[in-house]
Amino acid sequence: MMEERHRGTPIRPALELTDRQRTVLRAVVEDYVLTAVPVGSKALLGRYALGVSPATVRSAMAELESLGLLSHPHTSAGRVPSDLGYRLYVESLMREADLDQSDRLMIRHQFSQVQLTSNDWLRLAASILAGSTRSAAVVTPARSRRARFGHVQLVALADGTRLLVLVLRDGNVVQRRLDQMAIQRELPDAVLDQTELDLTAAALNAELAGLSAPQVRRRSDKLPALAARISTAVISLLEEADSVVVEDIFTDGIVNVLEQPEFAKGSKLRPILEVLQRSDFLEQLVPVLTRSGGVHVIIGRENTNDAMHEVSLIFAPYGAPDRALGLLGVLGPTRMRYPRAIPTVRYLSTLMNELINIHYGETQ
Amino acid sequence: MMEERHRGTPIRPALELTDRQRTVLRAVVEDYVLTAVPVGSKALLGRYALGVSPATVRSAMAELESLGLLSHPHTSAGRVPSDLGYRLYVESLMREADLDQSDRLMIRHQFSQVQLTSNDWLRLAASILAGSTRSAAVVTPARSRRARFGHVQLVALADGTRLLVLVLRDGNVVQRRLDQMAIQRELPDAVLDQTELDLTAAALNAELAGLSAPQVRRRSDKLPALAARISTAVISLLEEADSVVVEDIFTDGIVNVLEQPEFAKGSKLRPILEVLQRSDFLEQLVPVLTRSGGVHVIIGRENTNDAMHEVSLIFAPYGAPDRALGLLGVLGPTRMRYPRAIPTVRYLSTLMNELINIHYGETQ
DNA sequence: CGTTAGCACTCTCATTACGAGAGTGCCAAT
DNA sequence: ATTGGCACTCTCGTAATGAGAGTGCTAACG
Repeated sequence: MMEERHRGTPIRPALELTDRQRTVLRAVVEDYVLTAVPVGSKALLGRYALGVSPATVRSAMAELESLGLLSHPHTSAGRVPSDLGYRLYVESLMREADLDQSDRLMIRHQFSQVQLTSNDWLRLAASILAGSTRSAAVVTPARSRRARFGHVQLVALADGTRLLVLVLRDGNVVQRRLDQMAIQRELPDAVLDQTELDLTAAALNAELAGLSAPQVRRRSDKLPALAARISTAVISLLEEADSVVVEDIFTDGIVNVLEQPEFAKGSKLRPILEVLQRSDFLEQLVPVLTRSGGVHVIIGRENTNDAMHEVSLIFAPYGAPDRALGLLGVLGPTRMRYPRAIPTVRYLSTLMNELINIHYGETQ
Repeated sequence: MMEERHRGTPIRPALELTDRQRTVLRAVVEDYVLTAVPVGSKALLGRYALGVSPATVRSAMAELESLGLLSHPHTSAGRVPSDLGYRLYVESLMREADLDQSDRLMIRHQFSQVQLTSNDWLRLAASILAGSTRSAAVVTPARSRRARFGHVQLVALADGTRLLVLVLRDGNVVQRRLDQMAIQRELPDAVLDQTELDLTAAALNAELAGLSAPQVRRRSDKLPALAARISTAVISLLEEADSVVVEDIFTDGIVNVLEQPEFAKGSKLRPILEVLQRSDFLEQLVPVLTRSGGVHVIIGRENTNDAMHEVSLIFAPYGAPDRALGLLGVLGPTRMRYPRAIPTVRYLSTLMNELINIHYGETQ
């Protein structure tokens, strides 16, 4: 069961390790994660009293290395876990516990503390993730894969402009000012007072409920002239919502990554920072959105993105597959505290789930 | 005139420099900005044919150093401009030109290119600033110093929830779902259908136009029960808008700073990154919002914030003082290309001004 | 047969030494 | 006032050196 929980790329060879090999691998990973120093046989025994001699550990290490689970920075330096070693560790060696009750309470408390808008939730989630895991955190807003028309309202403002408020079916609200001059030009007869606006909104609501951008486009010729004109704005808003797969991402704790010795010199950090700002790297995670969910771990070179060959991602979706879905998770060096990060990400994803359900109600 | 344009902290002593000193200082600044290497007398002559001998340059440099305009990293290394040296350069030595016509066109083109929402403008502005100056760019949304009630609309959505849409007088739109359960609890008689919502909205609009959060709070007891209840949501939205002085900031090009040799090792970058994410550093610029405007330059230790003692800020406000105001600018090492950055920031601020006026109209 | 002790070997890393290079400051000459 | 000359200083890169840590292998051991 625990072995099945964290699958990323399915590169898991059917490795049969002896108990000793497993123990040594676990010790090496945990020691290296802690110290960031390649770990040698003697140093290992100093910290882990395994009840065997250094020579025995050495031979176990040599075996693990030939299996591709450990590697040598150079001859005669300690061992370092390979990506595969980390994967094995994550999948079957790690002693993973759920988050402490106290941690959970503290996190929940922070969310309850403030009267928050949904953007603030995301910011807070990122901040908590970053702080709790000492890694960089990324949170994307919950969005439908495909934006659908929910409900529209046209409002004549006091200052004379006209506002289109579109509530998407996933509950997000977007709005845009109408370009009155253009409308007047194209439809000289249009009145655009609140009465006509209400009529137009009613027509749009009756015709477009539940439709996606292309569907609205097809339907729009059947609408009355003004409604048809305004539907172009609706289409543009829907398309915008579609295009924004992972646009507004909230990051926090980049500094934490900077602190890690492997990224101490800026040039190492550079590509990551670049990728993090452009957010392309989340694309490889989009399949997660469609699948069942749960925590996903991507380690080092398992990343499709070249810039991320030295970092691990731990991500989970939140929301509901048929409704709005978002992504949250952390990014850090492959030498990451997986047993801490994974439960944290998992807990935050269930928490955000709850929040979203309370906030948006259970409606479909 | 040009001397008057960029004032930050008014630390300008009445320095009378000879022509030669001015020429040498300018050459040192420009060479150092270009090469990042402390510049010596001989090296300077190699690049700037000043028509004098190295010894003469040396004595001029020694004079400039005793005036506090240059400094020595150590005995027998080249000279480096001090913060004061940069300031003098910026205020009276720099040959500043407006941005090239071609640059201006290119920037304008990018803005006209896309159908943009206002957030996208900010993102684009940050990206252009960062790219054009090779520094980190920061852009904040235009906000009123004090949020004022403009116009409210209450909408009953198809899914049964009730939405409060508040248009601020500065033209920004915010919205929030109403907590129906709480309302029903407090006001069991309330009906909350669209008719009643419209009435309530009308009452609110009549009573609250132009008011700030505390004013609304004082006025709310005079409102009908439901309107009064809903005015608490209005207050909370207004207060939120007030509190968010510089919350949603858009940054871009942090990577550019990373590339500068002075920040090559991450530890140098760390405090800056930290400060940049928390955006406190903009607070020292808030006075700019009240004053007349124009480009402001803050160099090195002129920064109130300790973390920024090695960086310069070049910022300008945009918008109109009586309406929404935003900040935009760049952040880089004190060794910055001021003659490039300043016109770029200036141009972008006027451009954003235009955009905001077109977008929000000329209404008050 | 698995485990262990011993040992020769390798590779890194910090320290030290040293010379080249660049730059300064000063002084005397122009 | 400017300049050429010169002694002096400081950094930086390179090379040499030795300590330390770790490995792999082999032979002995229970």
